Amino acid sequence: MIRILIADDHHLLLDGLSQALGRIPDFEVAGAAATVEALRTLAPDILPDVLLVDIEMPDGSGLSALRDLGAGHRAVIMTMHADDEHRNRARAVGARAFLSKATPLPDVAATIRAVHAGESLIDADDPDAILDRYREPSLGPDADSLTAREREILALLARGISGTADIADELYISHKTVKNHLASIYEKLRISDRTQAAVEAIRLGLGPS
Amino acid sequence: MIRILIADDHHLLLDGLSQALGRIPDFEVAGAAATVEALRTLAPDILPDVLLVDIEMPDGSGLSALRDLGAGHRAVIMTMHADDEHRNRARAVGARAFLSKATPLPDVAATIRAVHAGESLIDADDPDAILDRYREPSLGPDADSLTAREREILALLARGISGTADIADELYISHKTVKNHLASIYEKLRISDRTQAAVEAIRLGLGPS
DNA sequence: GTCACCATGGGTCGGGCGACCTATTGGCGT
DNA sequence: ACGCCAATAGGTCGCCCGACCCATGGTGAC
Repeated sequence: MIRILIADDHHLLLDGLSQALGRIPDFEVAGAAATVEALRTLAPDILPDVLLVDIEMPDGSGLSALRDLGAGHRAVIMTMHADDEHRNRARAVGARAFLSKATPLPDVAATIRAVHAGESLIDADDPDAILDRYREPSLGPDADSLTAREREILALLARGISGTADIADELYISHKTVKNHLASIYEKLRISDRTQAAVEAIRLGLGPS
Repeated sequence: MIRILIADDHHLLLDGLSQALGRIPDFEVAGAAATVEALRTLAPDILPDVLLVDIEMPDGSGLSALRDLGAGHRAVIMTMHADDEHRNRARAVGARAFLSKATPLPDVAATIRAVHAGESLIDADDPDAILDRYREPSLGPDADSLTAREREILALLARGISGTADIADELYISHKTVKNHLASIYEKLRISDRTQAAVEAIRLGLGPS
């Protein structure tokens, strides 16, 4: 679970990005700041794993706040003005990555994972090559031991196909087999019934859409 | 269900906002355009109920696209430069509302609902008064008949509290009462067990966070 | 004041569900 | 060739769940 603090004065982006990143199973948005002031206050308090900060904010620059926070942070800078001037200033305050606001969401997620893992993308020769290594759909840590069939059943639960017979019909297998798969799902996710399984399935991103 | 088309060249905002609005039960993001070109192509195709468009895009102005699309659309303009100059130009192409990108998400949602209902906020005397009328937490149409207690139980289900006894303990009531509430939930939402109820609860926005 | 509705609590009954166990088949790695 | 594991299927058992009844008190509408 990567704990993130987002700072951006545009609420539209701040709120949207918070929800979008929060939906990704291995991310947790630990805080959101709309001002540099809030960033300075929140960061030492919640100690996020990765900072995602905008440069331009009405009450100052996100970069100055980063400098003051010291070298202990792992920060991703995002800005509308993705030029070398800004990039150099970001590098100077110890930022690990530098993104334009035109970057697609999956790339941002991969960047955050890379920075969390200790990579520095801001002066990398081939940033895309690094990003590709962190691009996994990344279900939660609990989910990696699930088999394909088990995920399939979880996906059905997340769609509201809850009866054993309904699941069996959907997959063209015996209802006994469905119950076997469910039992191993319960064990792996440390839960005890299909309602909790449906909740977990949705949380893990196995739901529709 | 309000069908929305979003246009913004900043993918970070486009992706984040799409997911955030899509999570709101009465909204459906029918399309997302990162260019004016895409906006022109998509709008006549998917015929959204409300357009949410940025002014500044690299291949032109969102306003000119709106003008070309004719008067049949209901559009909300969002921009970083929320000055009178831009507001007047937005009004001139028939936009119904004009928002800064610093607007918080709930206000954006309320604005979209207002515009969908036929309101025009761009030259309203007291826009906040109008917004307040569209600010309902707005659960889905199925959910409006649910009582407070029923929603409380749905919220517990969405958190994975699935056993009748667990729910009863949480609410300090008899397990019989829990089953009665569940029965009326099943009837109102036209479902038949608590797993489907948990899925619906999450879809309706009753989940955690 | 009456009526509708909600929250509360209770009872019965049948079927579905979860826990536990065994077993066969097929693929994959070494 | 051997072992491991996923996927398949079957069985039993006890309990929980959902369907269908009923009753009471409180609250708000008209």
